[in-house]
Amino acid sequence: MTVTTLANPTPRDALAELDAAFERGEMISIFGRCTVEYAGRAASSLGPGDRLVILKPDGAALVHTDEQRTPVNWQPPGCDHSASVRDGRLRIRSRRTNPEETLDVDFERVEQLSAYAVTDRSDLDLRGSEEDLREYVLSHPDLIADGFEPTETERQSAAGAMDIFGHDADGMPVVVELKRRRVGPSAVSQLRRYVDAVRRELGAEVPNGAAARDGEDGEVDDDREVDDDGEIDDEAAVRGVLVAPSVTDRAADLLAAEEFEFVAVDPDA
Amino acid sequence: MTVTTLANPTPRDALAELDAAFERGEMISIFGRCTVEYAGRAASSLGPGDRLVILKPDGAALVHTDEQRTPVNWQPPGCDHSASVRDGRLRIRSRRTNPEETLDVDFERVEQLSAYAVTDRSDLDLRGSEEDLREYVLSHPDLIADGFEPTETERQSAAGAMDIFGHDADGMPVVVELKRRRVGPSAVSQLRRYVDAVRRELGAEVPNGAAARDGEDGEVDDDREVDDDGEIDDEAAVRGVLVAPSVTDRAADLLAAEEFEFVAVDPDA
DNA sequence: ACATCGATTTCGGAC
DNA sequence: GTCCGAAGTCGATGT
Repeated sequence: MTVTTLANPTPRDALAELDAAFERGEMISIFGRCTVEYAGRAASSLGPGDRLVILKPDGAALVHTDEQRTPVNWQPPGCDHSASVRDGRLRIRSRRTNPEETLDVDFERVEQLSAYAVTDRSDLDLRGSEEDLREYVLSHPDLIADGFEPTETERQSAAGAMDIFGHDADGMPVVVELKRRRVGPSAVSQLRRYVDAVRRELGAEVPNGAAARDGEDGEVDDDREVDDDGEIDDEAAVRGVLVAPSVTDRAADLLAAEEFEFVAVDPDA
Repeated sequence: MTVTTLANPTPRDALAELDAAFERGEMISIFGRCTVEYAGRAASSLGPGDRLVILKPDGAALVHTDEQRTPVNWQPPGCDHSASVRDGRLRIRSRRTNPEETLDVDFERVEQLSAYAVTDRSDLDLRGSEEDLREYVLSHPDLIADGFEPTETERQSAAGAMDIFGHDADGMPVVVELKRRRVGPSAVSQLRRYVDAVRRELGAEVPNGAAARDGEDGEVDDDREVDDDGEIDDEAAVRGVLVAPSVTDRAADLLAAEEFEFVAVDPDA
């Protein structure tokens, strides 16, 4: 038997079965009328109602109502589940530390309790991630710019790692940010952060070509480059390219303001 | 009876009960050995294994293994669930449009099928959100700066709405970004985006004080302000303040580079 | 319907 | 362990 089920158990019987199921490392579901209290990174209270509670052997806990994909309350994996009977009611407590968080479910009535012996060796095979997009772009570098030569993925900067870094046909540095779906303002901000960091790196070099070889986390000269004719050239020679299926209007405005480029990619490609 | 349960039902019996439960608008759980195929914004395949499938009357579907808080596969609310028997096996299909997405669960064996009649009128009461933090900061404006006067929340700009906008004791504009937890580089980028937008707005005004009353989406003069002594003043007079419990090292570096300020707030306050 | 942004985000990978 | 960013993110709100 891989499923054990109790219908309308007494709190005491439910407790006994729960403890046995914990011991066997099984997945558990409990349906009944309950209240829920949570305290941790935030805090919440949920009044009485019928919910389906799921306890996983890895320490995850889910409280599901009849609506939404997201549980109304939960606890992530790594928690300790325990059950007790208080005032003649079944209580389930799920607790963890770092951060300290507690979830309490108090059952006014348990309609059903089931324990499942689960065996699952299969891994999910997912296609269409950003990594797939990166492979596609790397195998078609001309999409980014004519003669674009990618030299690094996850290139580090003071602002974090950029998706693709390389140089265009003129040897100009190019920072590429990839998004698997339509992008808004935050993607433009992210690209700007990386481009700024690369510009600061390059701007730290003496204009005549002698490089200032500072450590990566060292203080960076905040001076802006000045052209021979004295004009301010505050956009150092680094291109920023956003690659995504499409952009929102606001993101397009921000891209234009930054003089970044946008390359549309078919999400299915 | 608020719970109907079938143990080891035949595919045909499971189908009959499923259709009846759909009709009654009940929440359903099915435990058994199954494979899962998904196609939509991305695509995935999951080989055979024991999983707990939950179908909600609002159209949400969840496929849970014995690990993780997040379902291995799912469908958001608004989908149409249907069941059928194919090759002597129970199949559940959950489908939606915009975007077009399909989830198929094929059961090699159904160990248990339950239908729950749910009544839940309670709403979750959650404390500790960013909105709570905003109220706290607005009632203690001196936290931001001595004599800070907030004038707007959700003030609009070309880059989006900022959390709090106001002026300091010297009448200098202040943009405040709130985060309920420790922040990384992206929060600094977000703040910068808003500060830049406000600077562009103010930079569009003639320095002598006569305002250029352009439409909000109108073209903005990209010139930078120049001090009386001719020095380049590329950081227009707008302060950026990040309010959070703490910041990462990298975020602190970026804040310093932008000359933004950081105000630590106790998450419990 | 779309855009924007918070979330007890969760999750994985790198350091 | 922390940091960082992706996610089929989800979900709420405003337009």
